[in-house]
This record gives sequence, structure tokens and C-alpha cells, in this order.
Amino acid sequence: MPPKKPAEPLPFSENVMRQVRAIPRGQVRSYAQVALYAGRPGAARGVGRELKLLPGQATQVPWWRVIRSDGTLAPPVAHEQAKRLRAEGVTVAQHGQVFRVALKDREDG
DNA sequence: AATATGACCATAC
DNA sequence: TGTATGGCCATAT
Repeated sequence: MPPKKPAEPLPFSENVMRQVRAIPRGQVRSYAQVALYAGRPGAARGVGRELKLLPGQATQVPWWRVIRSDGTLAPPVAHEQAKRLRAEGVTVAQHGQVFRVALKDREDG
């Protein structure tokens, strides 16, 4: 058989989708966190890029549970995102800021 | 193939 | 407290 490429981890996009789908309802995670758990620390930008490809409405991937590291929502989707988050019981300030309580996935905070 | 762009982040000043 | 810089990743030109 022809030489196959070495055991390469799952594609970045695959891992991203996997991680995002793994976010429990009512909880949020930052782009950086998703990137980190996807095996590409620092690739937060790639996460955002992947998510923006999603249909946005009829998708299984809960993209709205991914927010910025500082707790704010990305401008292009902030409105829809805030709406969906609130529907899950996540408190979103009028300014479009999610409390850090919802962001933390570590005991430290 | 190189450059520009974007739902980003951490650090430096 | 803001602005700048480098890193990261895929798409579009």
C-alpha cells in the first residue's frame, strides 16, 4: 500500500465542532478554551472562523455557547447569541456581557 | 503562491 | 485604560 500520512490528530475543524457540541446547555465557553481543548492552543481565531461557517439557525452545533474570553459577545452575532443564551437561562447584561460565573469551567475564578 | 480578512487572545507599553 | 504586536487557522482574491 502506498505510504499513508502519519497518525495525525483529527482536523482542527472536527475537534472544534466536537468541543462546541460538548458544551452543556446553560453553560458557555470561550473561543480560546475551545481551541485549547481542540488541541490547538492559541487558535481562538480559527474557532471563530469555523463557527461563522455554520448555518446559524438550523445547526446542531450550539455556536451561541461560545463567547469571547472577556465575557463579551462577538458583534456580528451578539444579538442572536444573547437571545439564545437567555433562552437557556444564561444571564446576559444589556451591554452584551456574560457574567464570568457562566464562563468558568475551572474551580479557579 | 502571496496577501488580506475575520464571530480571537495574551502580552507589552 | 487604550493602542499595538505577534500568534493561530481557513477562506477569498
